[in-house]
Amino acid sequence: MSDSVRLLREFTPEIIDLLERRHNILRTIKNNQPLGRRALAEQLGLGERVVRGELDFLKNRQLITANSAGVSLTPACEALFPKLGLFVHELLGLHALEKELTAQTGLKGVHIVPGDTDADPAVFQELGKLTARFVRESVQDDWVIAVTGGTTMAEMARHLPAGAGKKNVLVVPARGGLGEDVEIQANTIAAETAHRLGASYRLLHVPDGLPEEMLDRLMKESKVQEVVTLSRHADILLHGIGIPAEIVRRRDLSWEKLFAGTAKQPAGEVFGNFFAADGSVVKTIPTVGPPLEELAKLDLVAAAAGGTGKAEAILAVLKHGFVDILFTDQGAAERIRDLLR
Amino acid sequence: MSDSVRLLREFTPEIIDLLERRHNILRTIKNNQPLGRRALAEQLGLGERVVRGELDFLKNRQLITANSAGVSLTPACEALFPKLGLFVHELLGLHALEKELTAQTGLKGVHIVPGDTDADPAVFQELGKLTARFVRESVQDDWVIAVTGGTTMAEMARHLPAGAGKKNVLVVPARGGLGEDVEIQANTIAAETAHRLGASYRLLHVPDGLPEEMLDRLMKESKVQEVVTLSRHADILLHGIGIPAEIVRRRDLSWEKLFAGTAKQPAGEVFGNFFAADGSVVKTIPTVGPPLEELAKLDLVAAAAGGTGKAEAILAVLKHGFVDILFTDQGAAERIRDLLR
DNA sequence: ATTTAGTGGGACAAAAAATGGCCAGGGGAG
DNA sequence: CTCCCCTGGCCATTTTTTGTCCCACTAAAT
Repeated sequence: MSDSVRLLREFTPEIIDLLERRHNILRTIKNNQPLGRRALAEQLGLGERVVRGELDFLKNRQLITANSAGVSLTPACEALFPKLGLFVHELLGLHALEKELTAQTGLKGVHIVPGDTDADPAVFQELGKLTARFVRESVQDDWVIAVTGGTTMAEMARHLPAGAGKKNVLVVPARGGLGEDVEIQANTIAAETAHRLGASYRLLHVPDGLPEEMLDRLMKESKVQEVVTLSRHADILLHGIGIPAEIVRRRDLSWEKLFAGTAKQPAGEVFGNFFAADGSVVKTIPTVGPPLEELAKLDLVAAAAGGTGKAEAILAVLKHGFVDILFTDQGAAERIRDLLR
Repeated sequence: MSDSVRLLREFTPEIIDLLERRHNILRTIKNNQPLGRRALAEQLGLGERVVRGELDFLKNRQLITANSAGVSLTPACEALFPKLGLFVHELLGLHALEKELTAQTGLKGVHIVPGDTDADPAVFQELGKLTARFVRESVQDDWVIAVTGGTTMAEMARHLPAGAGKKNVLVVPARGGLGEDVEIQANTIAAETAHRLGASYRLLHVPDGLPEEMLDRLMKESKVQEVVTLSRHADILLHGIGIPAEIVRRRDLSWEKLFAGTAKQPAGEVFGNFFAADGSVVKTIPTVGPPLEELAKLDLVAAAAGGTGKAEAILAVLKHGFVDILFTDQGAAERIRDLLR
C-alpha cells in the first residue's frame, strides 16, 4: 500500500485531487442519499456541471444509481467505501502528517480528517464523527467524562452513535455556562452526550457574567460543588478550541476591555482560558469549575478543532502542553505543520 | 498493494492510461538516454507536443534532467523505476491476466509485458528482455538449450545480459535453416545466445529447399546427426511463433501451393509446423532436425511472441499442447483472453 | 573551419474538453 | 392539485490540450 502511494504521489499527483474529489462526492452522497445534483454541488462548493460530470462517470461505473429522488450509492460502492477512505487518507499524506505532528508536538496522538472545515462544512461533520468514534471506543465502565461547549463539541455529540454502552458512565460539563447559545453550551452537550451513550449526567446551572464574589459563593453550594469535584477527577476531558477574536465577536465583548493590560496577544482559547502563541495564559474569564491547572493534570485530554483559520489557535493551546490527543482536519494540520517549520 | 490497485481501477481508471504513458516515456528514456523530445515522440507514437508536456511535468518533479544532448533520468527516478514497473504491471491488470490465461490454457506459466508490439516497437524489445531474463535465470550447469529462428528469438538473444554464467552450457539450433535472413536464422541466434551466455554452440548448416531424399542423406551425416541428437534431448526449447500469411509473404512462397489439400486453414507456425486454430498440424515444411513429436516431449518448452495480430497464431500453437511457458505482450494476451471467452 | 543533425524552448492557431447556465419533463410530498 | 426538487438535454463560453512551426544553440562529423 505504502509503496503504491509513494509512486502515485511521485508520478501522478493529479490523481490525488481527482480521487479526493470523488471520495468527497461519494461521502456526501452516502451521508445524504438520496441527494440531487444541485444540492450536492452547493454543499461541495463545486460547479453544478463539474459535479454532473463526475456523477455521469460514477453512474457508468455502476457506483451510484439515479432515480427521481436523486443519486444513491450502490451496495458495491457502499462496500468499497471504507477502503476508499483509508486509501485517500494515505494518498493525501495524512498518515505521514499525523506522524510528523505527533513527533513535533509531543502529543500522544494526532488524528486528521481530509479536507478543510473552513471550505466545506461537511468536513466539520467528519471531524465530529471521528471524535465521537474515539469517545465511544475509549470510554470504560464507571468513567466520568468532562466536556466543554463550542460548535465542535456539539458536532461531536450529534454524531455519537446512539445505543447503550458501558455501565455507570457519567458526563459532566467542565465549566459553567459562558454565555453561548444554548445548543453549544457545555450543559447541553453534556446532556446530549450522556443521552447518546446511555449514561447519566450532571449540569452546572450558572448564569454568565456574575461578579466574582457571587461565583465564590456558588462554588460552595453543594450541587455545584459536587459537579466541580467530579470534573476535577474526570477520566477523560473533551474540549474544543476557540479563536479569541471570534469569541469576542460572538459574545459581543470588547477586545480592548477584555485584554487590557495583557502583554501578549491571545491566539487560542479553551473553556475561558486565553493562550498566547507561545502557550502562556494571558487571560481567564472567571466561571465555576476547576481551574485550568487541575484539568491539565487529567490523564486523558482530547482536543477537537478544525479549519485552516483555527491553526494558530490550536497551536497556541498545544504549546501549553495539557492536550494529549488532537482531532483536526487537513486544513488546520497542514497549516500547523507549516507554522512549526 | 492489491487493494489500492482495485480501488484505483474502480474509482480512477483515468490514471491507468496516464501512469502507463509516463512509464512508457521513462522506460524509453532509460533505454536511450540521453534522448530528445522529437525522437521520443516518434518512437512512442505520440504527438511531439504531448511528449513535451509530459517532459515538462517530469522535469518539474525532478524525475528527469535536460541538457543539450537530450533528457535523462535522475538517479532518484532510476531508483524508483523498477517499482514503478511492477506497479504498472499490476495496475494494468496484467497479473490477473497472467493468472487467467494460465488457468484457461493449462500452461505452467504466462508472462506478460505491458503494451502492444504491433503499436510500439519498444514493447518488442521489452518482450525480448523479459524472455532473455528468464533464460538467464533458468539455465543450469551442463544444460543444452535448443533455439529456433525468428525476430522474437533474435530480440531475445540481443537482450541477453552478457557475461559468464553456468558451466558447460551448449546451445543448438532446433531446426535447420528455413530460408530466413541470416540475422533471424536459428543458427545465428544459437551462436549469439551462446556467445552472450559464455556457452558453446553447434550449427546446422543445411540450405533450404532441398529435395527430401537429400535431407534424409544429410540427416545421416555425422555432424548433423550429432546436433539433431543433442536438440532431441535439450533441457530447454525456446521458440517464437509465426503467422502463416507472413511467412508465406516473407519467403515468397505460394499459399495455394503450400496448403493445397489441407482441410483446415493454418493459423500459427512453429519451426516449420503449421497449426490450425484447433491446434492440429495441417502442414510441415521438411527440414533437418527432430520431428515435432520429439520436441514436444521436452520438459521445458518456452514460447515468446507478441502483438495483437499474433494472438490467433499463438492460441493455435498453445492448443497443440506442447508449450509450457508463454512470454507475450498485453496486446496479444488480451486478444487471446477474448478469443477464449 | 564548417556543415549537419540533433537538442530544448518559445510562440500561436486550431481542436478538443471542461465548464457555466438554462430549460423541459417528471415523480413524490404536502 | 400544486410545488419542489430531481434528472437529462442542450448550447455558448472558457479553458486546456494538441499540432506545427521557428529559433538559437551544441556537439560531433566532415
